[in-house]
Amino acid sequence: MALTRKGQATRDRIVAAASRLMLDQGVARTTIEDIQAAAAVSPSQLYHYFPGKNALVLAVIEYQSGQVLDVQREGLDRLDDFDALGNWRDLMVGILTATQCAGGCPLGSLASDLSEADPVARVQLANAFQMWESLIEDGLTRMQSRGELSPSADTAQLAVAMLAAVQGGLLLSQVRRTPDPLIKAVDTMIDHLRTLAVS
Amino acid sequence: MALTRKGQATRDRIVAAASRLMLDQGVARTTIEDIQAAAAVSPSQLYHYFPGKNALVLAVIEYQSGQVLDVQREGLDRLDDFDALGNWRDLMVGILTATQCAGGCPLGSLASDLSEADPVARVQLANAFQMWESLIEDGLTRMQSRGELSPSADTAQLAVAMLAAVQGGLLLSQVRRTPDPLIKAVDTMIDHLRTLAVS
DNA sequence: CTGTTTTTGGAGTATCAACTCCAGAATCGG
DNA sequence: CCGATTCTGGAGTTGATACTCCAAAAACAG
Repeated sequence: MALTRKGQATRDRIVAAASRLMLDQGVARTTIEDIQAAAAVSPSQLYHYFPGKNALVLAVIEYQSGQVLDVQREGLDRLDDFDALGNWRDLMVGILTATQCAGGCPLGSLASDLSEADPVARVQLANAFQMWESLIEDGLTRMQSRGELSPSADTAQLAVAMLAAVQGGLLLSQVRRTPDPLIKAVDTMIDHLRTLAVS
Repeated sequence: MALTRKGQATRDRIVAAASRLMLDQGVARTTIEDIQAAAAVSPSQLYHYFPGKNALVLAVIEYQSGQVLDVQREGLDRLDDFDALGNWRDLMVGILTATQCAGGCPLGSLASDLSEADPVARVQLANAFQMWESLIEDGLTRMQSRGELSPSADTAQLAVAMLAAVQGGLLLSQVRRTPDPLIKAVDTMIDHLRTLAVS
């Protein structure tokens, strides 16, 4: 018996609360007490499920990676033409405006926060970004094999550049509190892909 | 008498030490005591120059903005053709590799760290990014008026997209510990500009 | 049911971090 | 030089924070 149903629910509640708090205050500013209050658990509960704050941080990364990748799969799984690309853009812009541009990208924020402070977290985040990048690259490759993109287009490079545009755009949007930078960054990348379209 | 020469030197030492520490540990993880040790000052000295940690953070933003913008001006002031653009790229890649891809962009890191935690800091960082963006846009406009770029190119949008590519590229490079993402992101934007060149 | 394991409540501790205070040393303007 | 101001050293205070402990309640397997 590893975790009873109730135990699993409590653990989930802790991770979800921690994720929300760490996303909009930063990891270091989020105290165990904050999390206890938000998840409505006692200290002993929290330490029953996690040996310490560090382990909780890793669980949060896993949770946020899942959330982000689920949304991205939704937008990228069937990507095979420019229309679908536009829908993916709209999906991200919609999420951003829904939150008034606060918080930025969950993975990007965690990455910036933890890359230097926690090497294990850094690697785990690198893996999540790698999966995200693969989703983009796979979509571009599908477009390419469908004849939407030139066979000479370097889909691997374009995927990295697109992911960078998204991350940079989200960061600037977070700082400026307007979706404008994300829109312009992604649209510019889409413009570039259009120059690589088979005419 | 506002600050004696010695006083100015001490203040500078504090800001420089705080900047270094906050860049590679994050603001919240950097304690006043860390800064005292790194700058070799006593608590009373630190609080003589700054009312509290918050004020010190603002001074750090100002300092890092100056550092970054100085470097960017060096690379962008005389930007007027594709060669100069390549040199700018090399300049940034050189700085990144010199630090083994650790730390990321000082402004980007601070922005991600402070955007939600400190509204005043957020605005100050937004201003710094605005200046950076203007440097890029001015360069692109110069290229345009020299006939290197098509008159129909939207230099304002391209400048935002380029800045986003740099920020996103630096973030990914920081997470992956290789300059590859920055290189690919910026090179892709330069490729795009070439498609807008007057042929 | 029943013995075993998991889950929970809540009080308690040790450490750390931000900040204060004040007296003495160095520096400055004239 | 000298009076006024700025600068410095270091001990001390207050509150927060991560984490511990243990006994009781709940859930589970057979």
